Amino acid sequence: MKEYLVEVISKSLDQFELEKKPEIRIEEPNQPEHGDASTNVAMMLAKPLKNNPRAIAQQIVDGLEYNEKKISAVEIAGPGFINFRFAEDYLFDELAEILTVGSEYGKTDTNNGSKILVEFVSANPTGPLTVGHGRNAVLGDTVSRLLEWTGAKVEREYYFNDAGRQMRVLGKSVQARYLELLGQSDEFPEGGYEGEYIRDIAQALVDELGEDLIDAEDEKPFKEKAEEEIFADISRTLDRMGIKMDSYFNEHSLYEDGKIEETIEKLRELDLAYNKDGAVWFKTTEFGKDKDTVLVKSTGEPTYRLPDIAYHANKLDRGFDLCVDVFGADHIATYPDVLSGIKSLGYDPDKVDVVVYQFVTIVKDGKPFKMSTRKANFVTLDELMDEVGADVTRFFFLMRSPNTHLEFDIAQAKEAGEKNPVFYLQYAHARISSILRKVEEEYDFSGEVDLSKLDHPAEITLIKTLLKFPNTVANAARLREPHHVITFLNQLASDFTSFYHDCRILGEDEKLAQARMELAKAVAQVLRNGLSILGITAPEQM
RNA sequence: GCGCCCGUAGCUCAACUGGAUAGAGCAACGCCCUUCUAAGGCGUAGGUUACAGGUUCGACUCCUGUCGGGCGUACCA
Repeated sequence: MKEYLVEVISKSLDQFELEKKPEIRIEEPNQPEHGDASTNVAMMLAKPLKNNPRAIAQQIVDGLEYNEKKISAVEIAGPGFINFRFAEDYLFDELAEILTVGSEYGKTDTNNGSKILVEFVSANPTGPLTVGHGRNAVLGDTVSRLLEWTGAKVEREYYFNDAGRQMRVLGKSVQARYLELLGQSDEFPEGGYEGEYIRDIAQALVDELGEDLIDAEDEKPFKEKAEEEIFADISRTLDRMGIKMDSYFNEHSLYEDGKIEETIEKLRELDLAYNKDGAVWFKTTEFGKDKDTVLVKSTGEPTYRLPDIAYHANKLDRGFDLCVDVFGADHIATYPDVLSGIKSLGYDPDKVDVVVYQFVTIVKDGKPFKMSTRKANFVTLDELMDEVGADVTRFFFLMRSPNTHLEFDIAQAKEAGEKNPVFYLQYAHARISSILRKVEEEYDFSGEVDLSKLDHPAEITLIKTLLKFPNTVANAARLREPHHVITFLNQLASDFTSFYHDCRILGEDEKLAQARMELAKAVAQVLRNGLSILGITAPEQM
């Protein structure tokens, strides 16, 4: 409909001699009195045409040629808005379309055929995923789903590094617990990982290998076991949340295939990297920073920026049209350097898109608390899901805009249980399912559906809301903000409930019942589609 | 000090990126279950959108400044 309106208005604008046509934007007014769609072009033209907006609006309206099966009325209002009202025939046609298209309804083709890599979670395997990782995981997965709904082929990737200092500390921690279990030693490394899961991993080693590792030279076998166990644990947790990674990318491979060296050599050739104080520096001052940045420490070990640049080059080499990175506000400072880096190397920085989300403040026992994996001071995602389930967990992370701070009150999430807003959506779906079951028993419909039987205000409102779904999804995908889908679904569920109270199906005459049943089916379908984008189940019964 | 994000109802947050009368959910109060699921509905109350200026037909949204919070600003990731 939007495209249609733009086309019609654009034609009418031909009557003016414009150097440049303004962008025609179609909006959905807040007030129903203002119609179903609205444009402000007349006001935009006031200045260039040196005329008052209402007069221009009148000229535009006079020049409009539109299909009355689609538009029933055009009005000029306020300072110069042009408001359109949709014809009922159009609404019914679109409603029928929802039922025809079914689970595909809401898909668009704005990213059709493009290959997109979404990198998220990317936590190093030092411990179980915590509630702190939850926002990243759920946001990344849902943005992936949204992109898929716009026609993209999405690959989900987990980037990690098992070669760093923290991983060695992890190995040593397991080693210490192992020796402790065998009564060999009760020393524990300073700054080691104190979590109970370390002991579990050590116990597994004892069960498998007995005392074979008592004389191990270093922490390597312990580190390897820990990595294996922890990754298995992480992927179980992700799986529980409905997240399936397509690939795991080990930072270490960038060293093995020489990409790190290659990157730094290229930057040197470009005169963007130089040696100083035993370290290798990246001339970030060339890109407007007030300081240069270290790429390789004087110890010979690269900082994370260098592999990050090499990694992004690698992604683009793999032929992705777009790489989306999901990370928390603490990484905000690094990505300009990465963009500068890949740009210098000849890649298009517009192909890298960063989704930054603000931190989750965990509130426990009424006050905020800081989590530390090392000190085993955390709430895991598994514990949270044990308490409230995967649906509520996903919903909690998605209901807010990514760039607002999210307060996650553990107690509230647990207590929320049945009162949680996610249940409102699921309940609406379950209720429709129940009604449909009853309708099937009571009626034996024959003949064609006559949707024009739907003329109650609650029915019309409901249809109009349904029709906003595709645009909502496209918008959410473009902005990488899943919460728009939730806002929409709340509206839909609310409009359905109004319909449910005002318009019965059972007991009405056959034609009306049939039409209403179709409407209810369409609502259930769109609820399912929306919930599936969010990765939340749509139960038939509750 | 500098950079990024944020400040909206008592609380947690929306507001289609500049549109018309700023909306939901909790919490509070008052009603509504012999009728398709009351995990629901209807109603009341709650706001100078942190503050002060500016831009324009029009500002929660953009600009400047102030105040407050978060995160960066490392040869940590």
